[in-house]
Amino acid sequence: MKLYEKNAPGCECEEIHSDIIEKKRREMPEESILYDLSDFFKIFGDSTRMSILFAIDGEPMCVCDIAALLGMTKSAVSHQLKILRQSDLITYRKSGKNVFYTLADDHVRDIIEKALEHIKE
Amino acid sequence: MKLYEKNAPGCECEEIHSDIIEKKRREMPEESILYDLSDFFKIFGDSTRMSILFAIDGEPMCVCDIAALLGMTKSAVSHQLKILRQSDLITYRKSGKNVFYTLADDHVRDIIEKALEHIKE
DNA sequence: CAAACGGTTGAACAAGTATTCAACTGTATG
DNA sequence: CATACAGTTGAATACTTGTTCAACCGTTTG
Repeated sequence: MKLYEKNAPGCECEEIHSDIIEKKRREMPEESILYDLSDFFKIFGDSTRMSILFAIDGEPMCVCDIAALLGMTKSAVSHQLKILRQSDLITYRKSGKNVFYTLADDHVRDIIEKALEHIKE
Repeated sequence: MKLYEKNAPGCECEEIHSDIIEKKRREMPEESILYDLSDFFKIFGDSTRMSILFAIDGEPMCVCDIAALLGMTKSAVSHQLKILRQSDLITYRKSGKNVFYTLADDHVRDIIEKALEHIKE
């Protein structure tokens, strides 16, 4: 199904300012970019994942310690770590029985920093 | 319930590296900041809201036109606009029967721009 | 002033998602 | 080599959240 088309299915109302809509239709980004963007932000939109990101910033932490710090089960933490791994936001290093996680790069810090600026207004 | 405390409820495992945990305990931001941050990102974590943000960037649009552009009902769009309004990400101006929405400030653009950089890697 | 229309709202429903639980893998250790 | 422990995983559950539906408000216009 294509987005932005005239008389798109699901819309019950008529265009009021057709000139504006035509202009916007040309300016809108590709549909896939909108999905990629919102999927990316979705990762940060959970307080557990946000806590984990702050926890493993700087010095790496193993799963059990993260769980102890946040007061959660290892299982719950591990599930969220998997999501963060799949998004390439974190990396890990195995050491004996432990797995140490840390941030993948500075990009994550940058984005959270920008968000903090907005919140503190 | 306080986060980060020793032997927090819900955690079934012992601390392994107590020194690291203690250090992190001091460095972690306040609990409320973690919630504010994740709530903020949650707003961007939906493709409908992301589409709306792109649509009303630059030239303001009325609800009906947004609905026509995105192929959605006015109701669905209005519900999402309410969420964006409550987060102070957008502003509106009434004009007769129409309500024109647009971005509140450049902050939104900045954050989306940063995210786009990360995605395009 | 009544009908039409843009927009909002609350409740109901449907879809998505985080946590729990139990079972399992792999590494260390007695 | 058997036990203990760190970590992962899949299914079930509970919670959150986006869309639909119907009713409503306010402005315009015939």
